[in-house]
Amino acid sequence: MKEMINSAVRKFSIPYEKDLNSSQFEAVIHTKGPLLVIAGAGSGKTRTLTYRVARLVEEGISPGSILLLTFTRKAAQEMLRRAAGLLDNRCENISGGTFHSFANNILRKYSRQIGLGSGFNIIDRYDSEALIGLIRKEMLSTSRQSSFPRNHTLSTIFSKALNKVLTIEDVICNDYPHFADDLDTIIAINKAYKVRKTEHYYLDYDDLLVCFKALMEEHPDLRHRISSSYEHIMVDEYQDTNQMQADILTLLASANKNIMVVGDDSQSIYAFRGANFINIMRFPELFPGARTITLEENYRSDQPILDLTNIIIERASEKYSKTLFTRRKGGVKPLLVCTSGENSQSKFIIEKIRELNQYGIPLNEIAVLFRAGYHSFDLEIELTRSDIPFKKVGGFKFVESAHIKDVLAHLKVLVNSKDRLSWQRILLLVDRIGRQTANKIFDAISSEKSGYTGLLTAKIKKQTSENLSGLKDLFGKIDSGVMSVYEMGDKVVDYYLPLLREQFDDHPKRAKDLEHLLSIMERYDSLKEFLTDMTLEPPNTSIDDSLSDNSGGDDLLVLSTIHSAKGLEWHTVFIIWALDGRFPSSHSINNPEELEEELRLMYVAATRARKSLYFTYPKEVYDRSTGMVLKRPSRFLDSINSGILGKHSFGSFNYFY
DNA sequence: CCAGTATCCCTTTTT
DNA sequence: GGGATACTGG
Repeated sequence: MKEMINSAVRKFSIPYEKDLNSSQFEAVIHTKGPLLVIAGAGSGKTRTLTYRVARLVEEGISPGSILLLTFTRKAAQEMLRRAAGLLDNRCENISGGTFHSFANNILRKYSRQIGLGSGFNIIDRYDSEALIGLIRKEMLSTSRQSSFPRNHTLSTIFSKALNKVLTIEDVICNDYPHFADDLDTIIAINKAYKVRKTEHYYLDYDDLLVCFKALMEEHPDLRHRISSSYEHIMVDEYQDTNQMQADILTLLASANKNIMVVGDDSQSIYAFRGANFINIMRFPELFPGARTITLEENYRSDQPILDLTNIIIERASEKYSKTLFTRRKGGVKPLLVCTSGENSQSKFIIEKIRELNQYGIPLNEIAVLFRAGYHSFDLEIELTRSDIPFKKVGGFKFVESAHIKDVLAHLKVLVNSKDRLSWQRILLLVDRIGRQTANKIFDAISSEKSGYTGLLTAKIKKQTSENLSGLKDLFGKIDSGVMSVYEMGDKVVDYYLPLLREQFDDHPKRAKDLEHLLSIMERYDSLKEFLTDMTLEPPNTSIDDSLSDNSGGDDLLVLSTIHSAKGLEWHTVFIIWALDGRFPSSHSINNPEELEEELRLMYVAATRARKSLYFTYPKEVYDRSTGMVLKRPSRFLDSINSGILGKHSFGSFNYFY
């Protein structure tokens, strides 16, 4: 009661109205009922969210009852850090994370009520594919194996069906009509996959969402308890949520209806994993009475950059149209540069970076963006040669490399001694053990109540058994004491290093990665938590920046996939491989929807730049997969007149050697 | 039954 | 240019 009177007359400590423009301010003070914010690129979306968090806390809302769902944990942390700086550290206590990590937390909390028993283990895409592979092999005759969709494809189909809340039949008809004949078998494999997961207490990424939704749908009491414990819900990057996530949000907001979603339909770039920007269009239907606010003033880029990006996105047939503008005047025209080859593309970047450096632009204010991880290989070599330090974000991940997965497998069985996929991986590393023997040993292990005694009792050849002695020693050592997460990791790495040297030519580099892994482990008290994080929130750089900051400072050039660059900005941005067939990728050019996603991706990339923007493409490249010679610049840029987009060339164009 | 060799496939983006 | 699968020899 006292609280209510207070809030009516409270003077806020933050000058919201002064710090924000009128649309942002409106979004911040609209704290009752559903709210949709359409936030153009660089329109101060993060600022708005940050101020809104502070505002809610100032209004007296308990931080724990504010839920902030973001795309990455890093984004959530950053926002809370900024809000704390704005107000005070109460803001640090706000609940938040990704949909998946939030689902994980809730499911752990209520695992017993929903029949998940003592717990579950999260499997990543690779484990999931491996499990599907086992089933696929069992169910298909050898002759049928080759014509049947691969593990990876099956996994994609299953995942799409779940995330879009469709049947497998729907997905096959829409996206994979050429597999229509195999439909029955595919469905059977999917069934078996589900059974297998349940048997092993495995949850894959999708299951986290599915189970979370089921929990709330099937247990009204829990739904009520959960949804009423979050008075306010905020969702960032709403354009990249899928149907499943939208359903979950509806359930989560069922008690209070104080839900704010922020997004930009023009920046929807995750349709390939089921995201549907229609969610953003439907929000007002889903939440009647929703207020819609559009943020159109851009605070990031100079006008010449916006002139170009507005033209790029104009071609999209999206529905919420908006035109970004800035009050800033001046600036330089973006440039499209044709280079004589891939290597001269890299050379051009390096020359420009040196130039920018001389003008006083630090390396960390420059980014090179690309469509796919491998597009930067040549550049990485040249940068190393030129002594330009960089960090790469996106593309192949640290935890996805074979040696890291090997070590993690040894740790996973410590938490779940019946983890079949991990055992398979561990055992196959041992000399003279193949699939059959591995299965035999696993059967022995899984028939034991607990622990690894199966390693000793399995009936296998004497020689093979001797090869296992190192592994037995390892688990003997680890099992015996009360060890820290780090110590366990250390023992595993000790055991693994000889195998690493045998297996990989580049073992010194990989050994360094293992060191790095150990240093991450140092931060954890619980092995289970460590493993969950490695699956749900893995470090996505090859060199963890939060740790290696001490060495050489953090003035590093950024190389990043466009997907990983979302939400970030730099003084100067280079977009390489702006070559038709690479960007847009030749995979997408026959599908209007996919092509449009590529267009949005180009838009996202270009809107990262504040002051200068370069697109580069090699003049002529032979594309193996299509057998075509790629020589046109990206169709998204091709026809733009040179008053908006300047044209240059770089390198020597010798046609005769 | 394992391990080494041949062959075919595909080749984006990520929780 | 690599990874997964299929085949063959030991």
